[in-house]
Amino acid sequence: MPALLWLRRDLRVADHPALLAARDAADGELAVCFVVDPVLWEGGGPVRRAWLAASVRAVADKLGGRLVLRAGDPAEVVPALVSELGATSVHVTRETTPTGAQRDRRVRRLLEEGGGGGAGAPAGGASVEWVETGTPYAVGPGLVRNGSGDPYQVFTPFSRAWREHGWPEPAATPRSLDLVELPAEARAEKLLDEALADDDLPTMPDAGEDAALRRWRHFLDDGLSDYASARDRPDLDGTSRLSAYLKVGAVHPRSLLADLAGRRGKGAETYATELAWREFYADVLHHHPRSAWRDLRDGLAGLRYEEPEDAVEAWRTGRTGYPVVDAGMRQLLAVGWMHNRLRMITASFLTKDLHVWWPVGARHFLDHLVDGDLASNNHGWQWVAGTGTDAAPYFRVFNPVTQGEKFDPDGDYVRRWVPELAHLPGKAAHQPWNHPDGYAHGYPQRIVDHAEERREALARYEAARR
DNA sequence: TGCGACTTGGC
DNA sequence: CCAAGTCGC
Repeated sequence: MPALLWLRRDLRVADHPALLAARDAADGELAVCFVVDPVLWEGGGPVRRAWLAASVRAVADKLGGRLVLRAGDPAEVVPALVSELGATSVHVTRETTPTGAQRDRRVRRLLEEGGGGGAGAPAGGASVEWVETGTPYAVGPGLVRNGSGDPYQVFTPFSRAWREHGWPEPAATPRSLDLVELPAEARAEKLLDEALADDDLPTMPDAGEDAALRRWRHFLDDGLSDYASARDRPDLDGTSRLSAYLKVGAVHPRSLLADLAGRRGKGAETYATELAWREFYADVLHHHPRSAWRDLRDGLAGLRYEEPEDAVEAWRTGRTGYPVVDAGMRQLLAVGWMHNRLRMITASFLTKDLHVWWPVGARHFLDHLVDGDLASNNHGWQWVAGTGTDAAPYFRVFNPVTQGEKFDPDGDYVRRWVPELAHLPGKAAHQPWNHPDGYAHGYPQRIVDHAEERREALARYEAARR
C-alpha cells in the first residue's frame, strides 16, 4: 500500500523512526515529501529560510534526488499528494511546537475524514491513516513527570528524571530506499532558490546530515574532553556547533547521546546536560504553549519597560559601545550564530541595561539565528528576564566588562568581531575608554552607563515585586 | 511539612 | 557576603 512520509524538523535519513515506519507500511511504494509552507516560510527571517532551504536540498540529495518538493498550505498540499500517490497512510515525526501541533491536527482531520484532496482529488475519498512516530527529542515532550504526575518547573530535577526515563537506541539506517518519484513542482524549487540567492545572507555552515556527522566526529575527537570548561569561552572553538543541525533534524539527539554513552568524563556528562536543556524547554513549551511569547510567570507583570528605538537599533547592529555586547551582536549578523555566553550577556544588556521587554530581543534572535528554536530561545530569554522557569534571580545583572574579561580574557573574541578595536592589545579591548587610542578607529561611545542602569533595573524590579 | 537545593553574578 | 522565592521530595 503506497505511503507518504512528510518531512519537517527531521531532515535526515539516519536514526529516523518515522522513515522506517513509513517504509514498512509502504511495501515498496514510499514517497517522501517536504512542503514549503508559506506560514513558516514567511514567518521566519531570511537566515532561517536559507538554512532550511539548504537543509532541504541536502536531504533531497541524500534521497537520491527523489524528495517530492511542493509549496502551499499543507492542508491542501498533503491531501493532494495522497491522492496523486494513492497513499493509505501519511507518516510524520510528531511535531511538538504549538503551531506545528495545531497544523498537524488540521491536516490529520482532513485526511481521516477522507475529504481532503486538492484539485483533482476524487470526491468522498477513503480515510487515510495518520501515523506519528517519534519526536525531535530523546524523550518526547510531556513524558517526563514528577512523583505526582505533574510536569517539572525546574531544570535540575527534570534532568535527573529525564536521564532516569532514558531513551531508545538509535533507529537503524535504511540500506537503500526505493522511492516513488513524483513530478517536481517548479514553484517550490524556485522558493528554495530564492531563499538561497539572498545577497545579505550570513556565512552558513554546510547543511545536511553528512556535514552534521562530520562535525560531531570532529567534536568527539577534539572538543569533548575540554568541553566542560571550553564551552563557556567564546574566544575558543569549544562548542559542538551542532545546534543548527539539531534545529532542522539533520541529526537526532538520541544519536548523539548514544555516542556519548560509551565515554567517560565531565565533557560527555556536560554535553548531555546541554541536550537536556533543549529537551526541558521543549517540555515546558509543550505544557505551556502560551509561554512562547508571554511571561511564564506573571510575578513581574508590573515591570516598567522602555521602547528606546535608537538604543535597540544600536543593540541590534552591535554599536552599544560595550565591546563584548557588540561583538556578540555582530557575530550573530555575520554568521547567523552566537556563542551561548554572548546570548546571555546581550540578552541581559537589552533587558536590564536598556529596560526593553524580552520578546523584542527574542524576535531579533529568531530572525537571525540559523539554530533559532522557539522553545530554547524564548525560554532562555525569559530566564534572563526573570519571568521564566528557574529564572535568574532578578538582582543578577550581567556586567558586560566583567563578563568580557572573564570569558574572553585576552580580548580575542572582541577583536575578531569588532574591527574598530582590533588595535587594542589584550584585554584592553574590553575597555576602550581606558585606553588613549581607544576610539581612534571610530568605535562608538557607550550609549548608557552600566552602573547607573543596573541600579535602575534593580529599582524597577523592586517596584514590580510589590 | 520542613528543608535542602537551586546553570551561568556582582560588588 | 549579598539576595530570595519556590520547587520537589
